[in-house]
Amino acid sequence: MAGPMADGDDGVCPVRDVLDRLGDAWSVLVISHLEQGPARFNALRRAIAGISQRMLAQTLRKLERDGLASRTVFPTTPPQVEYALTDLGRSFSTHLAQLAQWATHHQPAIRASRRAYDAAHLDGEE
Amino acid sequence: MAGPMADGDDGVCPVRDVLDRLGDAWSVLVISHLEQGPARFNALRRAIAGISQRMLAQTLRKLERDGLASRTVFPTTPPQVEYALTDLGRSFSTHLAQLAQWATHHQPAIRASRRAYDAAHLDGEE
DNA sequence: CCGAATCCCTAACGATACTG
DNA sequence: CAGTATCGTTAGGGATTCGG
Repeated sequence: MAGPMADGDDGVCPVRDVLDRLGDAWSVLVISHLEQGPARFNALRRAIAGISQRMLAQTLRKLERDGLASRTVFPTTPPQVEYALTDLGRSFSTHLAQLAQWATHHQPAIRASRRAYDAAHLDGEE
Repeated sequence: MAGPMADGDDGVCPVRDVLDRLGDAWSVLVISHLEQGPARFNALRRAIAGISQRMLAQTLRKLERDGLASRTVFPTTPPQVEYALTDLGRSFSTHLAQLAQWATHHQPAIRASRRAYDAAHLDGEE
């Protein structure tokens, strides 16, 4: 088990569910791309450099299950599957944008703190 | 490699650094507890049920390195070490609280979506 | 084209024991 | 009291292959 309140994947703690999506890099990237409009599976695959089909499928399923993204199948040949953000997903991405702004704004402070910390901890190393 | 922009732990992507702290359950819990005031190592250990000393030490080091928490050593016997949130840490916890509120507010929708999804996907199982 | 199933390997975590 | 070091286990993710 990964944490103190983990229980399968369902939320014993509702906050953790949301935070886990933020902590998942692929989920964030998929949401970011869907923010620009609906997209098909392989379009997302090409757009998100480095993602494996396994992770993309898995991520999309999680987003769909949580109601953040929708999955629409067009019964054509070959089959087309289109993914899009739901209203909930767009609400979520709003907060994601706020966090991105905060992160960008405070990045200098964080990087400075890391340099200071790393510099102060060269006692026993190398 | 864990993601498309992973490069050790230092931020190639500043957003990911912040998101990773949110995704880390222990970091969130430690910050939540420090929000109520400074605390010593073993006090945090007792307060956060289920955390191991290894994870607590590791989490505190990451928070300190990123400038979210401060570490103050009192040269007494036995030694006292007090941890507290910095201004940056308090700013961070503000956003954490907002996310918690969002999560709580939308929890019913998420849980409903999950039930619907799970119900629709009993095709081949059990 | 969309996705699931398998294999394998790494990194994360808990438990334990030890140091200042 | 406040940590670090080592060990064993396990879950997550990439590569590949097969099905609808």
